[in-house]
Amino acid sequence: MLLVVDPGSPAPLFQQIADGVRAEVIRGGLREGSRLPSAKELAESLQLNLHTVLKAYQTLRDEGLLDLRRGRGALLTAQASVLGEVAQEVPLLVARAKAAGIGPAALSALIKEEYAR
Amino acid sequence: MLLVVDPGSPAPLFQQIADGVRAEVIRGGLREGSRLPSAKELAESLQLNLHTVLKAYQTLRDEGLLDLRRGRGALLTAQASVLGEVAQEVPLLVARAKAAGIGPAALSALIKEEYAR
DNA sequence: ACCTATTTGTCCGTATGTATG
DNA sequence: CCATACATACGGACAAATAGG
Repeated sequence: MLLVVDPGSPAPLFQQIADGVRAEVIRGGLREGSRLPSAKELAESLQLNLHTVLKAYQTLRDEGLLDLRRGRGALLTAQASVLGEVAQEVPLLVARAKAAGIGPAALSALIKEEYAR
Repeated sequence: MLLVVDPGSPAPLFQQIADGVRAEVIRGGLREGSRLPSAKELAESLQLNLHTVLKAYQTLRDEGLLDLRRGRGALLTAQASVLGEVAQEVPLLVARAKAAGIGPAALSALIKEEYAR
């Protein structure tokens, strides 16, 4: 799996990892049941601390994309499989919003409201 | 605020803290805008590590109950205010479920399914 | 049934960064 | 400018669950 982090980026390292995994899921490189490298392995290959990778994994777990189990590792969930499908609809919506002069914050607010109701 | 943790309990310390705050919210002792003690303060008074308290606070933030801001502290959100109201409806539902022979796992599954759809 | 290695979970400690007041 | 307080990252240690021999 292609995963790189930029220590100079303003984005937190753990978030860069989570973003990378999410992107890979959307790209189709990771499906339900796919297994991520162990946190220790990934930490070593990225030259990061174990905890930083664990936090990234736990973030993805909180999003419902990862199933973490001691001794077993990190497996992508069924929800991860459909993330890609949902993601395909995003560009069209964003394009329309932009064309209508709706900014990212406003669109996010709309989405947030829709979730709330 | 009354908050105690039991190091001998199987429940993680950070979760005990989060549970305690949630209980205090439901009890009515904490409302929207209420300010929790700083993580450092609480950690010292409970004789725990700063990170343990921070993790508890971040858990509550993820639940939408807490608003964490650097330099400002931890403030209860509007959502915290309504948690108490929702919580009042729980005992009745649980009582009915128990009377009907429905176990906790089954009821949780029903709730989970309802959220999913 | 037992043991061992693996892997995540939690907790502690320390340091530094960054936004707030 | 300074103190406060959360955010991130690193490090180490031990526990608990899992898998495999």
